[in-house]
Amino acid sequence: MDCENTRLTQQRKVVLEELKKTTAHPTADELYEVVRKRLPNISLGTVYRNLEILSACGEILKLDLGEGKKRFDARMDPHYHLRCTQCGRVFDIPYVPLDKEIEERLQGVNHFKVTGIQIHFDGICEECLKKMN
Amino acid sequence: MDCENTRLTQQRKVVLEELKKTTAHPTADELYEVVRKRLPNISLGTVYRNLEILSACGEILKLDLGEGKKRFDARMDPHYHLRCTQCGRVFDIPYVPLDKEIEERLQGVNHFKVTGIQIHFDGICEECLKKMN
DNA sequence: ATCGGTGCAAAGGTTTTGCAGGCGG
DNA sequence: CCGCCTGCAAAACCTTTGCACCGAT
Repeated sequence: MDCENTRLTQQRKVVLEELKKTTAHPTADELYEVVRKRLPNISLGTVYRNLEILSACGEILKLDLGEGKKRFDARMDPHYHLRCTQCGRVFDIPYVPLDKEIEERLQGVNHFKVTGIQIHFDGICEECLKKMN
Repeated sequence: MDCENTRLTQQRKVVLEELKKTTAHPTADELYEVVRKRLPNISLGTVYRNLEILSACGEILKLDLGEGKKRFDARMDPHYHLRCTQCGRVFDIPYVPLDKEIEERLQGVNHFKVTGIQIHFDGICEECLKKMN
């Protein structure tokens, strides 16, 4: 997509700002509720369109953790995600260079050109672990 | 879920049989079209219900490769999946024991109890590579 | 005979899109 | 001003579900 001819509208600005403020990995709808406090007339469609453009242009991450809905993340340094199977929240996991290792292991595997590796984790967060005692 | 009290209906039998015949990792709808040739009156809802039960009971795999729809796989030995970003088809990748390695690397990472690791690959299949020359 | 399963159709949840008007560069 | 962007609402998609009947055990 053409990322040069994009305009910095108020809506896009606020969507990006609010996403940068949180580490909760919100869905489009969750972010919409937050953005609406600053821009009461913004529409959900506009939030979707901006999130699509921002992720296509490499300014944010679009996450699919198999929940049937996408999440978004403005943190762009390498890291993984863990989804707590108890409370459903998504947490950041420090990066360990698994990708290089995996690529090495996959060298010469069949006739595919591997261009991307998707990894995420399921688990139980600290808070939920405590509640289970 | 209760996997003891399940009945082997014609519908469930044919859904499982047809899934076992293919390596195409069909979606529910794609499998519905195939099954319909043998059971013309089966409904899409029944296909969904049976795929859900079969995967919950560990007889098949439910795959989410971030396409906005689920795929299903009757192959139950350890292996990975690669989705061709050109043609959209999903291929099997031979298993290399990445999981153990990853678990080791994640030992003591924070305060999470990691219970599952989801990995899949994006890439370009042999056929599409040829077409690109 | 029981009770899990089925077909049908409607509804649910997420995301996309057509359109006319609005505003950023 | 040009043309990207917006709000609104409808529609597109995938999946689930309520209901009355059916059929596997």
